[in-house]
Amino acid sequence: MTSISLSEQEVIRRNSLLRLRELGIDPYPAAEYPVNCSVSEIHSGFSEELKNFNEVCIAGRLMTQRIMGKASFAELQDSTGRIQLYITRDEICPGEDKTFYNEVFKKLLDIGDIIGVKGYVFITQMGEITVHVQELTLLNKSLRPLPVVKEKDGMTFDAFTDVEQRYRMRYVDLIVNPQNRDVFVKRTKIISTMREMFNEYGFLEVETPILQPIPGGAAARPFITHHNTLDIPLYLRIANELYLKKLIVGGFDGVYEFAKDFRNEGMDRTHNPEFTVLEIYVAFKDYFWMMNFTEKLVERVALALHGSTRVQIGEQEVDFKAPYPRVTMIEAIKTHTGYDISGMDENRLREICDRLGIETNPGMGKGKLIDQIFGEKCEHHYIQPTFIIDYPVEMSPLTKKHRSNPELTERFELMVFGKELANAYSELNDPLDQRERFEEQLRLSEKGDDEAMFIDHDFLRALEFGMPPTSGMGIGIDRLTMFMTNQLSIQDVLFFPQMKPETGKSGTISAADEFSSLGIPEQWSEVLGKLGYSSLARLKEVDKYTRLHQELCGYNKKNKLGLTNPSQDEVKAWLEQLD
RNA sequence: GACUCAGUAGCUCAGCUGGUAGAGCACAUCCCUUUUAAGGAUGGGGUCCUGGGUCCGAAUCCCAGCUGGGUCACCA
Repeated sequence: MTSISLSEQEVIRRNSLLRLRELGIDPYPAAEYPVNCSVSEIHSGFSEELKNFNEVCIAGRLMTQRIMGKASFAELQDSTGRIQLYITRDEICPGEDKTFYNEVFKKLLDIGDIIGVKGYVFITQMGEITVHVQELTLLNKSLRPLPVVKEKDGMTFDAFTDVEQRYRMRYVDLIVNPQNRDVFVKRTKIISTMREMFNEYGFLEVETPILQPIPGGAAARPFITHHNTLDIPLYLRIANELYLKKLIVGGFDGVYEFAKDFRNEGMDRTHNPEFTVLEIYVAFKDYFWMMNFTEKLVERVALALHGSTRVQIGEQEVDFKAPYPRVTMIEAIKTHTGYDISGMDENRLREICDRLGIETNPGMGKGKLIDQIFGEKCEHHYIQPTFIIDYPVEMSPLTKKHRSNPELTERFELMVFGKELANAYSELNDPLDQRERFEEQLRLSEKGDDEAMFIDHDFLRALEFGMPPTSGMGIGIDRLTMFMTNQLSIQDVLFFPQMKPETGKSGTISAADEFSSLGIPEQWSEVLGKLGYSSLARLKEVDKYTRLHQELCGYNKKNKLGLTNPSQDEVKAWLEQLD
């Protein structure tokens, strides 16, 4: 049964598994295990005087074993924490037969196995709260060795830190790096706090299509797929904005959705191809109302997570206490560049960009140029939460024009730590204006702007039926989580960040797979890999099958694999198949 | 996409002015038997990411590739 591609430790664990079965112990029992409390409940509730917790039943992963003679210590980790176990031979083996302690517990159990124990809680001479085990049940045999991380006085030893492995095997990361679990618990808390507030306001949580015939609502490259029955292309949504507004047209006063969006663009520390956005639309409100709402929301999230509005992000302390300053985009640019760009045309703006040393290209319109100046010269200054308001009309095709200046729109972005956290508008509900804006987008895209939006005719039709004045807002949940948990990489707030697929450890594995697909038995395919035949081509270079036969048998003998040697004819047949 | 750093035992890492592959933890065997990151002794375990080159000889030097990190660009 043993495969030579397994490490020594894996082989030992598989052998332990067989031995457990021999002893009549099911390593993967089906029955429910009746846990009656958690590790953290014991830690917080145990009192030596009360002698409570005298019949606990807990389950979790075995994380350390300190084996001595008749008595041993171990640590068990459940979802709430770790606790020490005290195990004595005669207590878990009351009769004559001490096999369960001497062999099963001491030898056949390993770090990483999932066990359940029953017993009572006491405090050891060293002062540690410990479960005195009276009964131990194996619930799952672990076949791969876990990295062993140790800790003492806040110092961590041999931590499992390789980021690639942590992301690819998040399960291992979560087991051995409990501090990383906390980020994900907080992420869920952020979402539930927001949902709680939306529901208090009476807004309706909804779901809208992820597969869309037109990827609208934002400007980004979509993922494309195909529906076989309808025989049409479908896109994974890049936003859900237009669908939510259609629901406002339909008569709902407030709708929101925590949505996964997908964008087929570059990946870096702050971008993952799929990401989560909260979008909310509220009828009869404007962007001023939405600013008040947003700052209350963000403040509430900070309080729910930290009990304080002050949050450490990198080197900075950010205070999420509402209200936040409101700065128009034109003011912001004036403050940080000295230029007042109000009323400037495209050429003047391009001139300013040149003077500021900002690169431009001819495809950039007025809006894009202003956006560029803001992004280069202003954005990074806004560490504390700040609303930047009144964006130029060219860069906001779904936003209502400003009530007192037709060059601008009623739009705000919430900047935190020099980055955009939220984006909101007084929604454009004039169907004719909306149609013109879409057509302007079309012209931009013809001019070479590949970010310009697609036109959604059904959305225009909906607006023609009439949408009440509405304000909408979107928050990047991944980014919010990064801020609230002080993580600098989006990969650290996603359980399973997108990675290039693993291609096997090396050519050997795939070569072995190729060999075995040709009918060479799996074990011998692996031996061939070990012998350096890393591809079919290499194997084809073998001129004498007798020599290959000898190599194989020699390897088997030398490494004590215990395989049955193939006959010379078999080896000859393998090679003949290659031709 | 460009530049840059890294890839060695299950994990963390050393070795890198080329000369037989190392440590700690983990694992195995034995001793000890109420310990606390680690009790003691002994031992097993490696395609040094892959492929090519230089060389008598490459983990080490050179080239190409793969994967990951960082910076920038693109992108909200």
